[in-house]
Amino acid sequence: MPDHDTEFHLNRLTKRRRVDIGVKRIVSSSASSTQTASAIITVNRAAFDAMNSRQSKKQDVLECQGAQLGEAKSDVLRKLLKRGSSYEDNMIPFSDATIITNLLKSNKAMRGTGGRESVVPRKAEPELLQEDTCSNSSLESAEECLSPFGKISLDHMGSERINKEHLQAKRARVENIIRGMNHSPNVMATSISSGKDCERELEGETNITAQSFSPRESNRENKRKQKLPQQQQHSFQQMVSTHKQQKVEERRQLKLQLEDMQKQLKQFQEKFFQIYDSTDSEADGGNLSEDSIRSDGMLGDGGINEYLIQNSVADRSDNEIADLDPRCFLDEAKALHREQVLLDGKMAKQEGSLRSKGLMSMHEVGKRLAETLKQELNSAMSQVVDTVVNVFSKPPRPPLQVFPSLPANEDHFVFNGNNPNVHTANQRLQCFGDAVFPSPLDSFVGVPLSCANDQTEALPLVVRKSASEHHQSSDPGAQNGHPHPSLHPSSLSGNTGFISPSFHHPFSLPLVGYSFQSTLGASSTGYSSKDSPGLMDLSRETTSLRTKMASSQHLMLNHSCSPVLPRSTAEGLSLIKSECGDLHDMSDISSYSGCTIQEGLSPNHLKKAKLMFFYTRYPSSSMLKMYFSDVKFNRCITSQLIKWFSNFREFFYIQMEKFARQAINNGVAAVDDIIVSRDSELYKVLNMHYNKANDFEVPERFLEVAQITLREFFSAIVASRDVDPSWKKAIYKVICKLDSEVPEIFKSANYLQELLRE
DNA sequence: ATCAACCCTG
DNA sequence: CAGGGTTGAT
Repeated sequence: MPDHDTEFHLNRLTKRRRVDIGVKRIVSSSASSTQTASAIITVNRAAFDAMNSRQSKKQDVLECQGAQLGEAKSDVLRKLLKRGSSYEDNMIPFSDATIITNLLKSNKAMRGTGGRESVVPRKAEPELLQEDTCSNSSLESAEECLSPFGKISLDHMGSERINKEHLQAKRARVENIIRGMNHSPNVMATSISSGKDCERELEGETNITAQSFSPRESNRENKRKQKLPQQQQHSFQQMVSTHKQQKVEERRQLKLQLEDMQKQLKQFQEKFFQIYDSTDSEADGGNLSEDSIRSDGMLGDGGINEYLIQNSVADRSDNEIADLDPRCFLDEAKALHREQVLLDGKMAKQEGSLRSKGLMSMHEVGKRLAETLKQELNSAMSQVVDTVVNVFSKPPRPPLQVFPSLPANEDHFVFNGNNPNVHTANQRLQCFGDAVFPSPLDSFVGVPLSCANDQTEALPLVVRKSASEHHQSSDPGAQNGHPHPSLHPSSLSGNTGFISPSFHHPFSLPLVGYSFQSTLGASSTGYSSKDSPGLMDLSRETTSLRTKMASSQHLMLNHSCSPVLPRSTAEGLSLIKSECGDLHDMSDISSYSGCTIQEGLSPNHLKKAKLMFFYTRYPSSSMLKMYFSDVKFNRCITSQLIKWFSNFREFFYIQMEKFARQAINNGVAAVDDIIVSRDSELYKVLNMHYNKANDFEVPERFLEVAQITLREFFSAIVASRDVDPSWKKAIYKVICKLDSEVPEIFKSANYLQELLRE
């Protein structure tokens, strides 16, 4: 509504023509603000629900206010007004003021209390009186109401302007009236207490509007009331500053409200746990029934309560866990787990007792409580773990110092088995999340991961090129912190499962890959905490991650095949590919889902692509799909294949340029002297690259293409066209037209098997 | 903004 | 061969 005011006054003179358009917009905005108000009150109400029943009266007050704000304003009051439709349409932008005005008038009429004129601001303009006359005479439309002005033959614009001014003045007056009513002892009593008042108010609908204003709102209105009657004399800046003040005040009030709610929630939680302790110890269950009463009330609005509980847990975790010493985190986690187990036991007990008493509704309540508790504990757990992760990612403290008393196995709990409830990051990485943990990898349980060195070497998921260049003293925490949340495989599977000794297994897999990779590729992990503040942003560079995961998968497979560690990443990868490439065709390995290479593209596919390059240098993606029909295509696969061919071309053209220059250096003068045959060195190089095993007869056409390309390069270099940085592009343009049909046999899924059998 | 291609690097 | 950066086309 302040927005409305501002906008209204800002645009009053300049936007007249858009009134019709603006109507809906303003209506919607006011509706949304009403929704916000009622939402706040609903939350507030839920908070009170969560408290004991003694506070139900407050709740009623709030409920009344919520209802008043949400519905009474818009619906009930409108019904009271009995306006004609055209009038309503005109009034919609100013519905609040207008409705209130009209309501107050009718209210006054019903009460028979006069003296409104005394409340009207002294600056009331003649229009006000005019308007009052109109309204009181129950005229059906604004047009009719304004007809007295129309007698002065106003055009449409003029009438609109008057209408606005008129409404403005009316609004100001109404707010003064409201203020006056708020100052009356009756309203004060209403605002500070009791359900009775509220009920009484509900009986008399006409009272609702005035009293539906909370003290906060009345404060706001008080501030405004003095300005609005004179607003036409105020400058725009005053308007803005007033608006800001209102906002600030509003914010402050909301903050206070929120704090209050948080306090209440904490109280509620304490009571909640107390209740469970007492129910556990008490045999007669008298307390239990009381609990159930509370619980019924509490769970009456289950969704909101759950939300609140989760929030409260988050708050508690933020406040408390942040202050804990890191070495306490594990204890905290254990305690939480014990708590949960205990509570589960209690739930079971309670269920039994409930059954014995035939209180099935309480049984259901218990179930819901159990669910809520589980949620709460899970979230608390995640908070603990997140904090642990954060702690580790900040100070360069060796893990073994953090948990000096713990055996290495338990470090795994911290680093690996941490959080069964981390979903957010996981969901973002669903693309390869389930591809990360293939089943047949039990052999990795025993790999030397558990030692601190490996953990220190573990790389974050996004291994940047610069990592090897920085050579900073590696921060052990940073790497440890990163992969965890994203790589958790089976989150939420169980409430107690995350303590089991096997939990570290799935988590360790990606770590293995990255630690290997870092060992192989870069001597230094080189990740400063600045590079990786807190929890990483895992959402980006998913393609890179996928590829990294693929690489680590290779490494892991290699590791499972043989314990020999390659000396470099490239060597390792190629070795693994040659050794274990066939594994990719096995069903269990190819169960990778998502976008990894393994999902569809095997080394054999690469081989096939290379052979296809003999026929086509620029395959279209549709062609690729046709010829790799055994691959489930997605964006990643397609781009991967395209990248393959791009790399093929790259090599091809590099060789061409090299041999062309070589020919020039060798004194070849004429283009016609350049001939590519199967004896040519160029051919051998190309064949070695694309047909390494020499198990495919290079088509003659490829020789022609190579020769043409070589000649193109030759003549270009001879003509010194290579001074142009993009001189190769012309050549590419020629070569791309030389693609020929790929034999149908390449479309066969197991073409290579057939080929190699021959 | 997105994609493909190129270019360069490792 | 993959990744990153750049460029040009859409």
